[in-house]
Parts: sequence; C-alpha cells; structure tokens
Amino acid sequence: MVTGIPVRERLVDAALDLFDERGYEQTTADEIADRAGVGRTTLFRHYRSKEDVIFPDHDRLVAAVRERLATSSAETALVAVTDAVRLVLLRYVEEGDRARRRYALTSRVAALRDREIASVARYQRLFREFIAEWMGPAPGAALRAELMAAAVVSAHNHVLRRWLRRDAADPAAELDAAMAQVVSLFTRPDEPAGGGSTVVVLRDHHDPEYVAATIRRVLTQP
Amino acid sequence: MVTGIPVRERLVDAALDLFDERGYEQTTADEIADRAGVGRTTLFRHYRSKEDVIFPDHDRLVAAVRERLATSSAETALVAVTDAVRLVLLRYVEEGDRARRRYALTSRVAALRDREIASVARYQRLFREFIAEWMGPAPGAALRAELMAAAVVSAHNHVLRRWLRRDAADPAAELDAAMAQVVSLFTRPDEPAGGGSTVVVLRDHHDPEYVAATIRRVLTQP
DNA sequence: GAGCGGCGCGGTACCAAGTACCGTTATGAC
DNA sequence: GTCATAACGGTACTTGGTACCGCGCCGCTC
Repeated sequence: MVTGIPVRERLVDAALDLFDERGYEQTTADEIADRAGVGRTTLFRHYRSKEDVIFPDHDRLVAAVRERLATSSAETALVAVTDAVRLVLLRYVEEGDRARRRYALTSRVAALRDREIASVARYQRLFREFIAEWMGPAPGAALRAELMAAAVVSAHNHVLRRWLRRDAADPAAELDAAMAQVVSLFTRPDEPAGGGSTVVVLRDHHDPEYVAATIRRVLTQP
Repeated sequence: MVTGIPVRERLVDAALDLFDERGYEQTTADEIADRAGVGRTTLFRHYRSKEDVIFPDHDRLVAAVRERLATSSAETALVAVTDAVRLVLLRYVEEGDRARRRYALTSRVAALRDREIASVARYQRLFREFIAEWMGPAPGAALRAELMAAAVVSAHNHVLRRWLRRDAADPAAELDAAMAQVVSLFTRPDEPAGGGSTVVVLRDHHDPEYVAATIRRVLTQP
C-alpha cells in the first residue's frame, strides 16, 4: 500500500463516507473494506463488527474512568466523579468532526443509537457503583446513588449534545456548571438547612477569572 | 395443531427454555421454532428478531405511556408522570415469572441487556420531552428536564430490579415512595425555602392507611 | 354444495454479518 | 540464506433476517 495512513483510520473514513452516501443498512462490509483498500477479513480483524468501526474504543475509556474513580478518597469522591465524566466529554470533543459525523448517524439510524445508549449505560453503571459505595449502606442510599449516577450521565449527555450541535462554545465549562447543579441537587438536603448553599466542583488548575465566571453562572441560573 | 396454546406463547416458552438450557447465542432460531412446533418462517412472522421473542411489546407500552402523558394539564403533570411510570412497572409485574426469567437472561447476556437498556431509553426520551415542555423555555430548564427524566426512569428501574430480585413485596408502594423522592428532589429548590417541604404524589384511589404509610416512609428515609 | 377470497403457515432461496481456517507475503533476527 | 512472526487476503461456513411462492383451512356468497 502506498498510503501511510493506518488501516484503522482508512476504515473509519471509508465507513463514515459510505454511511453518509448510501445509509448505514445499505452499506455492506465488503464495500467498506473495498473503499479502504483492504479485504473484508482485515476489517473484522480490526473491528469486532460493522458498528464498531465508527465507535471509539469505549472499553479503553471505561477503563480510564474506572481508574480515575479508583484513585479517590471519601472526601474527593465528588471531584473524582466530575473529573471522570469530564474525561469522557473531552474524549468526544477531541474527536471533533468525527464525533459530529457519528452523532448525525446515530440520530438517523436506530441501531446505532441503541449502540450508543448501551455504551453510555456502562459509564452510568460505573458511576452508580462508585457513588453507592461512597454513600455507604444507609437506608435509601442505593436509590439516591442510582438517581445521582443517572443525573451525572444525563448532565454529560446534555452538554455533549449541545456541543455536537455547536450550541456550546466551551463544553468543559458547561459541564462544570451542569455537574455543579447535579452535585448541589444531591447534597443540598443534607446541608445544615441554611437555605441556598451551592457546591461547585472545579478542577484545580483553572484561573480565578474562570472560577468566578463559573460560580456566577451557577448562581444566576439555578 | 392439537395444542390450544397460541403460537406466540409457545414460541416464548420455547425460547426461554432453550436459552436457559443452552444459552442465548448457542440457541438457533430453527431450534426455537422446532420446539414450538412451527416453522422458522412463522417465528419471524410473529417476532421481528430472535431477541424480540422474549421482550414484551414495548411499542404498545410506549404508546400507552405517551397517551397517559398527553391527557394532563400543567397542574397534573407530575401526577401524569407518576402514573405513566407506574404503568410501566405494573406491566412488568403482571408478567410475573416471565419477567424474572427475562431478567436472569439480561443479566447474563450482554446483547439482551443492551436491548433492554435501549427500550428503557425510549421511555426516558418520552419523559424528557414531556417534562421539558412542562417546564417551558426557562434558562436551564432543558438540563433540569433531562435530569428529572433520568431520575424518573432510574427510580423505576431501581424498584423494578428490587421486585425482580424479590426484595420488594409491594413494588407499587415502593415506586410511589421513590417517585415522591424524585419529585421532592426537583421541586424543593423552587419552594419558598421553608426548609423541608416534601411533595408526595399518589393515585387518587388509595385508602387513607396506605397514604399514611407512604408518607411515613418518605419522611423517615429521605 | 360449489366456488372463492382471505389468512396463517411452511419451504426455498437469498442476502449480509460474523467466524474459522489456510495460504501468502513482508519484515527482521540470527 | 533461513527461519519466525505478524499482518493480510481468500474461501468456506454458520446464522439471523427477508422475499416470495404455494398450500391448506375457514367462512362467505350464490
């Protein structure tokens, strides 16, 4: 082969192009392999299935999330959760245009949408288990953990979709704000009932202006 | 045919039995049809896919949920949501043992678990759209609606799983309690800040004792 | 009772995803 | 030069799912 572009990349490009041109179901694995200049066998050697070609390595990302969650104490649990979910968001954002093309496909093709949802559910499960362990065996904690995990993932999805639709200029900041809202939602009832305390979780290397802006955003749109 | 049992039922029983005996992937569509005493064509005439055999008519249930949500005003929105999600729970509970067998399968087989998750996501989408419309175009409402829809579905899943594991004697009551917690979670911040108001949403035909018990449960395990 | 139209069913053939296996080629170590 | 390894391609096979055709059964009409 003349091209220096790796096989995996060529396959992804070929698949995305063909899915756009002819639709997902109408595109056969042979055609993808042909356009990428490889055999059908090679396609399935690199990707487990036809869907897998356009989905990133979720397994690796799930592992990264698990790792980030594992390195945290009880005090830093919420920071770990926020960091971990930001990890996922940034992975998408790094993909840039490719993530947007995938989003356009998942919006049209039910099979791909289901696949995406199943992937997200794995993150949610991770968060649920982590939060449940963090909350301990108190009565009602299991439900609270499940609700909070769902909220975390939903916040992520919300911001991600906004970014995919080009409605979010600074997705990381929006995620921080959304996560702050989630955290406040689930920690407020346990507060001393002072009425209106808000918890904001941020990474440690933001500049003060950014922190101020984020806090302002959280407080002005509760 | 001698048996008076409908074909669809025979297919479901055959599929569940075979999945238990040999596992899901190891069971072929031919075998299911054979055991049910019909041809392979007939199987795919009644069910769109091999998975579909053991999953209930989600389409019909989704339609029922949509219908229940549609018949509600702004004041009764939360009651409609609670009723609708209870509709889904009770549909599972009515299935009884069959739901439990399916649960055992979805716990083992990744493909079936993904399928189940995708189905649940459709309910969640319905709730999200309904709640978003109910909340209106206020800033931050879209996120709040998404969080609340996720919480509603999670509450349902939590109770459902407890019932499937035989940990819930009265799933309807538990769902009421869980939903009350969800509603309070998302309505408390808008309250006059009196500190500790709890909203309980119940069906209108419960007897007073039941109402009292539910309220007690909600207040004692916040 | 003869015809007749709809309906549920079975069989065959076909398509495409995914798997298993084998042969080929290139690359690099010794 | 030889051998080992890894990546690739081709062929054949299994299986889920679709399309199509033909058969038998039931009820209806005349």
